[in-house]
Amino acid sequence: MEIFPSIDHASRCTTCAIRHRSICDALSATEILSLNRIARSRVVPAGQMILGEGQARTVFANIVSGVVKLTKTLDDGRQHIIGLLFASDFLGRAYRAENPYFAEAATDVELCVFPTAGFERLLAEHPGLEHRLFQYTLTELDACQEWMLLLARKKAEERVASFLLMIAKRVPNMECSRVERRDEVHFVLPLSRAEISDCLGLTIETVSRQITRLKTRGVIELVNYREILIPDLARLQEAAYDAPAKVPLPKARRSVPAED
Amino acid sequence: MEIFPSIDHASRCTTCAIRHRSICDALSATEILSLNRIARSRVVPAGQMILGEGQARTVFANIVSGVVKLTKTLDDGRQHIIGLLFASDFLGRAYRAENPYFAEAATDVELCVFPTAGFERLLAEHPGLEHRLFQYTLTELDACQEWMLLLARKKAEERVASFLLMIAKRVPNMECSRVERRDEVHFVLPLSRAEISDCLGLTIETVSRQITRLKTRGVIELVNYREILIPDLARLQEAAYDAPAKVPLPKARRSVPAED
DNA sequence: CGTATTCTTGAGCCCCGTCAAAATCGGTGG
DNA sequence: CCACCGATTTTGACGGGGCTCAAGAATACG
Repeated sequence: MEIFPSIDHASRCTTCAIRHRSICDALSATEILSLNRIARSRVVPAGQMILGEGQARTVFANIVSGVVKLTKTLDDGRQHIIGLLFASDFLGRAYRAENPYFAEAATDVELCVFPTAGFERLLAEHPGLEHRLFQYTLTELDACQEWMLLLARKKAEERVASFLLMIAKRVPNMECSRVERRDEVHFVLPLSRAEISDCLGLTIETVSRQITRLKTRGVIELVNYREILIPDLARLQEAAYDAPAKVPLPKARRSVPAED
Repeated sequence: MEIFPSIDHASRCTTCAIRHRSICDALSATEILSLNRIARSRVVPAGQMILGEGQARTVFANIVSGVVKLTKTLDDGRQHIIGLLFASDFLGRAYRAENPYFAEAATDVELCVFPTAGFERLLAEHPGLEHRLFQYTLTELDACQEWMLLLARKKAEERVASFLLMIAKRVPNMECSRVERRDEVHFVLPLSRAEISDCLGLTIETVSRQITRLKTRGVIELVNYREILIPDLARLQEAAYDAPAKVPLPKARRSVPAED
């Protein structure tokens, strides 16, 4: 694992694109300086492994740009993407002897890498940093539990719509997309169909069919395989069955078949 | 929400059954005393709601005994149990304005309850407590991500076996079960079939059929609907597809790159 | 322009969901 | 102790959503 020498301690953080969205946000000027001193920039090409499942932790990192996928695999090859990391997200499981997942660059990725020992020392010395990481972990847990509901109970079309919605919300922060009109979103998918199916617990073919279905119904438009235009976010949200949970329902515990 | 007056500050924690497994474990004698001062015991009968989804947080608590289920629900009634809490587990999402889930007693439950404001003050004053809670949250996240793989990729029988395995590992800490011989486990299910199906993303009928199947194959024995005997944990583990790599089957579609 | 990869589309099937009914359990009262 | 009743669980029959297998189109790449 090659580490590039850091070049400019003084300015790197001040010009950092994710400075105020990452875990660094909560740090004071002096804390930032400490962190900066051990940080190294690193660029990882799409498809390359960053961390191996079960291997000893080698590194922590902020995602500066690009998308990282975290996967878990069953022995027979069945696998699942348990999480996606976007710009400003944090990679690495503090306080664990080994990684519980496999981390791989889904697109070309820029990382701000912190060596294990140094980062954990900082964590111990600066309570503010640990607190921020705790906050971030809670957000991760929220997202994970939300996704469980999708995997357990949503239909294929709802899953695909939910996925596109999630991407639409997170990717526009990057340069490859922009909001062009209110409620109209345009972005480039960071994942292949195979990877999407591994996010959703479906097969490639089902994902493809559901995307076609959404296209046919006019909920989305495909510029090309990877590029998607969403004319009306509300309609996609509807297809995702993402409506906010209302008041506790009347004891209807068994699934009620969806109407319309 | 009725709060019982605390009776014996001095002795409660020293006689607490979960004293050394809960988040209290990491606390010093003086910290324990502070926590103890605001703690209240509370007993919740099976089926009663403890925390409402989306409602303002009212309370944090240690589970002293019993099982608590955490559920999320879609508007049309589809629901999922995103987590189970057993003795020594912690209930409540610190730093969040509202609860992201419903918490309900699955069995009769004994809680050690901490009022919101008091607990958060302690959290701020005693870094050790926050650190411990962070550790606990990381464990929760691990479990959640593991469960996602189950929901996304395991077959019905594997799911049910995995569930029984999980219960077998956690429930024996309670008085309602005991290890009788090496690899033989006997326990009482804390959940109904309906609740199990909501854990696994299946239907009641499928859960029932798979349990029957496991029984027919001799992997488990049913004393009655709720009471289960596992003659050989290894066989159940096998059925759960929880085992370490045997024969990596024909290169799956997207294989894990890079084994070093 | 040719080849490899990715994506789409089609046909058939199977696992699991749905609907329905029977069996078992737990509790209650005679 | 037993009869009865509601709730839970099991079992059966059947259908459909999504998986599998297999081409065929579109795209990327040299």
